[in-house]
Amino acid sequence: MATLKDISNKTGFSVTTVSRALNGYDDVNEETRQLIREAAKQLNYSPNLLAQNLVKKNSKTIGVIVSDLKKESVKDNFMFETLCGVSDFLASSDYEFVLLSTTTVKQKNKTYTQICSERQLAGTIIQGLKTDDPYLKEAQNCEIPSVLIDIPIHGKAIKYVTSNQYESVKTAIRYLKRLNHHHIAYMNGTENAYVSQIRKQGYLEAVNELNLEVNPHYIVSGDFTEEGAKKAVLPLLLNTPEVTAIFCASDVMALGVIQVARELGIKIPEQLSIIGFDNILLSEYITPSLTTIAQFPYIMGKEATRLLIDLIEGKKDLQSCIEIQNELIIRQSTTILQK
Amino acid sequence: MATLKDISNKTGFSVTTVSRALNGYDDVNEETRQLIREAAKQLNYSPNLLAQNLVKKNSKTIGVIVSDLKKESVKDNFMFETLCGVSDFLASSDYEFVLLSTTTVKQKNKTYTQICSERQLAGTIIQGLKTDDPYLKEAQNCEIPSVLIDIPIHGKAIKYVTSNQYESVKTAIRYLKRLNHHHIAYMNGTENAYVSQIRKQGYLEAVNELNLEVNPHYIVSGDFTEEGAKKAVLPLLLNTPEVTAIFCASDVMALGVIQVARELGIKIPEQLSIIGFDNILLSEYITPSLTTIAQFPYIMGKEATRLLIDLIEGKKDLQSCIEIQNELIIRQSTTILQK
DNA sequence: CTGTTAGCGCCTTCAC
DNA sequence: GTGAAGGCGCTAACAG
Repeated sequence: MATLKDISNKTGFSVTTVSRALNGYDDVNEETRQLIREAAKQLNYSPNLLAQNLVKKNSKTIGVIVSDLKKESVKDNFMFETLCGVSDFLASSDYEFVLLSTTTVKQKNKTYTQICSERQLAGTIIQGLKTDDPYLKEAQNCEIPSVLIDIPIHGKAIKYVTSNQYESVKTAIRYLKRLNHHHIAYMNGTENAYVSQIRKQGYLEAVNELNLEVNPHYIVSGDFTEEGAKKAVLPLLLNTPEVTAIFCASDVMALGVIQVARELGIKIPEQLSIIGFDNILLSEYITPSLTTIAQFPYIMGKEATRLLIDLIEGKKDLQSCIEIQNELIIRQSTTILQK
Repeated sequence: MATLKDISNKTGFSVTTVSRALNGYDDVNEETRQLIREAAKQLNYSPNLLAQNLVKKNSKTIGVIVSDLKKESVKDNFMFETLCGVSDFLASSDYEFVLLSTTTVKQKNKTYTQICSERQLAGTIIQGLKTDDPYLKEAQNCEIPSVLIDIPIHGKAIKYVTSNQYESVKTAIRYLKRLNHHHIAYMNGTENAYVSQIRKQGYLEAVNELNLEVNPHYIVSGDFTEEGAKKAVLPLLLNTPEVTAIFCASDVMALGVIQVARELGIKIPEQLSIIGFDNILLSEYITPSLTTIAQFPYIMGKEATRLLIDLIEGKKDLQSCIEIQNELIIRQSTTILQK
């Protein structure tokens, strides 16, 4: 592949001049510039980013760090949609991104700082890490700009994007109360995920505020998986038959709940109302279609990227957090409770 | 971040020795090596990949080039699953990948070769490009190893992975014939996508072979979208009522067909049998559940990566193509035709 | 306006 | 065994 040197040889100008001409410095004769541009085109020249970044020490590459690029995450498109948002936003900039999945054994041996400095990353977007992931602490104490998704941490160069989950859950519970439900269970996701914690708080707060029954048995954990949900909901349905509504911290878990309820002959929504969280594609198509809280991961990805680039470019007075508004979507899995 | 020089300063050995010690050369005193390793750990050293690749001219980075990482591709998880396969396979190697989403706009500015040489890519995996995409021609005449997904081209350093689509479609049509269907329509995807072409051939061949009616009006194009399918199927259903089965080149289009049929009061599967292609997640959950040809993009991604790395590492006698076997999954959207 | 010099962090001869 | 020298492709001073 052609290098500056090749162009230099061809045109007779020095490598330096060629470099400056191509990079638009204005201390270059316009005629010279044209000559050089022409030669560059003929040689199909393209700068070697590695060399460029090596010397400039800043790489126009941002790392998207995700916890688990696994086949299993297919059902829940959250990550993919976020990625699309990132990609779309980046398309109109001169940045590019590398997708780094931290499950790889190799990367477990690497610290966050190492990952960043290896590639001279300009910044990172982090998504799906548990609140106790060591990478987070590192990122927090690190100079490298970073935007977290759904992880509320800020540090020197860290900001985050999330959605109004707390309020959304409260809204959903209020809605259930309106439908005459007074015994509302809550199925939580993985304990050490921030989203689980905040959603649970929303539930507790709402239940308290509305004077609904507070019962520790009403709170179970489905680990954000369909299987986990099935296991967790079975005893719930059997042991606390007064429960007439279940709020699930994810749609995928709601799918599991629906299945078990069906197996037990419980009618949805007549005998049991169910609300999910995420608005995954399936939620609209299953029978009964699922009432849920819609998130907008595409927008979150986009906004995270916008924020990150502002951070990288040193823009001042950036808000330390962006909150995207969720939306309660009412479908068939919830209904008014007949006394 | 720590560099070789830092370690050199700390230990007193020259940069050269440090480099060799860390890279496992055996002309280094074991004691020295230990000392250096120790120092490296203390300084949290990690090699600068940019510098490393710059000098070694090979980058252990493979580029995954996709056509358009768009929000719309969410329904059809093909790309995401492929990506998961790539990522999973790479996890056990020392390669990493960059996801490059090309748009026609971007292509104007950068040629394929440029993209590759900019980052010194060791190889590429290409997916979702149309058969007339200029990048393909370039890739074909290029020395850089590349594996295409569902694009049957081979060149000096190019191989591809696909599935037995042709045979799968024939099988599906034979299945419909078994169910007494004699007027089978075919809804194609985007014309200039290879998968459309080959699937259509399979259809034509099967229809011919089985002595079914060949009618140009039976072949419509839904452009691989739900909306496109709706538009295309309406006249089909209205004008050729003798059609009792439709084979769709994608599940997403089948969704559209089902909707329109429903709106016209056509009962599925009693009056109209429908087969899709892809086995997207939804196909199992909708009502009626969709008979379809399952593809295994995860495996395709994995195999493509395996092949690419073999190519990069110069393994000999590689097959020029890997074919993954699809699977006909029978669900509720097809049934035997009662005379 | 243009060229010379130096160096980014690393690796590979080639001496000693 | 170890170190010095040179260079990967590029850019940033500094001269002229």
